[in-house]
Amino acid sequence: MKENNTPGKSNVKEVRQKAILDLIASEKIATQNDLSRRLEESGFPVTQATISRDIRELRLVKVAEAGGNYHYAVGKSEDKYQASNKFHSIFTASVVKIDYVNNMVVVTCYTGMAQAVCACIDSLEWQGLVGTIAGDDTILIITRDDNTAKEIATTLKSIK
Amino acid sequence: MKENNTPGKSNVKEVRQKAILDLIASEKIATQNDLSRRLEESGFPVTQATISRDIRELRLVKVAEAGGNYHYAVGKSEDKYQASNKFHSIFTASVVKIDYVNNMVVVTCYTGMAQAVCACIDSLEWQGLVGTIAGDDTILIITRDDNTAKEIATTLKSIK
DNA sequence: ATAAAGATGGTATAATAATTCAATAAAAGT
DNA sequence: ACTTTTATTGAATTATTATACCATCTTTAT
Repeated sequence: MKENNTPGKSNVKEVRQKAILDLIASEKIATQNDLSRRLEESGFPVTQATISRDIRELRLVKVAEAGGNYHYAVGKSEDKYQASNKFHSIFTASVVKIDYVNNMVVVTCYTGMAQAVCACIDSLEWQGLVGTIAGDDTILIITRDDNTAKEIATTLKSIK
Repeated sequence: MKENNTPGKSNVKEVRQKAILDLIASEKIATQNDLSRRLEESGFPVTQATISRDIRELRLVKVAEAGGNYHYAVGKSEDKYQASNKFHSIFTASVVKIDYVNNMVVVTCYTGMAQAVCACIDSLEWQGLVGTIAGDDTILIITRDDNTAKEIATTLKSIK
C-alpha cells in the first residue's frame, strides 16, 4: 500500500491534475497533445498516455462546440462535487460502519448524521445506484446488481 | 437548402438521433461501434462516421466511470425545456438523480424538495403512472409496466 | 425539366485517445 | 535490511474517433 498522505511529499500527480483543471478552465484545449504541450510549459512534462489516465480519473469530457471544434471540460457530476467539497470531512466524521448484502449497502452513522451523509453520497451520482433512503442513523443504498453493491461498499470503506 | 420541415416526411437523421439519446439513457454505450451495433438492431444501419457526426451535433460526451470503463452521456448544457415555466425551474433546481428499475422510477431530490417535485410530477397526469410516494428527498413512481417506467425516466432525464 | 445548391451519409484514412507492457520508485510488511 | 506490494509513468501499440472526399438525393430556382 502506498497511501501517499505524507504532508511533506510533493505528490506530483495530484498537483498536475490540479494544473489540468486550471488549464481547461482558462483556455480551450482541443486534444490531449495540446494539453501535453501546455502542461510542459507549466512545468509538467508528461506524455499523452498519462494525460489520458488523468482525464479518466478527473472524469473530464470532450465536448463539441458550434463550428465543429472540440474542447475538454469537467463533467456534470464533477461540478456538484466541487460545489459541496465537504464530502470527505462529513463522511469521515459521521460514518460508523459500512456493510453490504446482495444489492444493498447499509451505512451506519452517528445518530442524526445519516441525512447529511446520504446527501453527500447522492452528490456523487454513482452509476449503478438505483436509490438511497436515510433514517436517523442508517442509510440504505439500493444498487442495480450485487457486484455494484460490493464496489460501492469497498469504495466507501476506502474513504472512511 | 433542404430544411426538411415537410410534415409527412420521415426525417431519418432526427429520428436516429432521438434513438441515440434513448439508447445512451437506457444502457451504457462505451464506443461508437457499440452504438452502431445497437442502432442497427433498432433499425438504423449507420456507420461509425455518421455516429461521430451525430455525437458532435447532440453534444454528447464520453465519460469515465469507476472501474475504468467509459460511456456516452448528454453534456451539461443540453437543457431542452423552456426556463420560464414553474415545473422546469422547480424540477431542475431540486432534482439530483433519476433512475429506474422494473416498473419503478426513483427520483432523488435535494433534502426537503421531494414533496414539491412530486406535486409537479403528479400535475402532469401521466398515463401509465399508477402512483407516487415522496419522502424528504426521494420520490418513488410506480408505473403500470416496465416500459412506461423507462419512458418516464427518459423524459424526466431530458428535462433535467 | 434541368440546373444549382444544400444535406446526408459511406469509404477510406488521418488524427486522436486508450491500453499493454515494462521499468522504476516509494511504502509496507517481515 | 530485504522482500513484497502498490503506484506511477513512458514507449509502443492498439483501439477509437474525426474528417476529407466523393456519391447520391432533395429542394429550390430558372
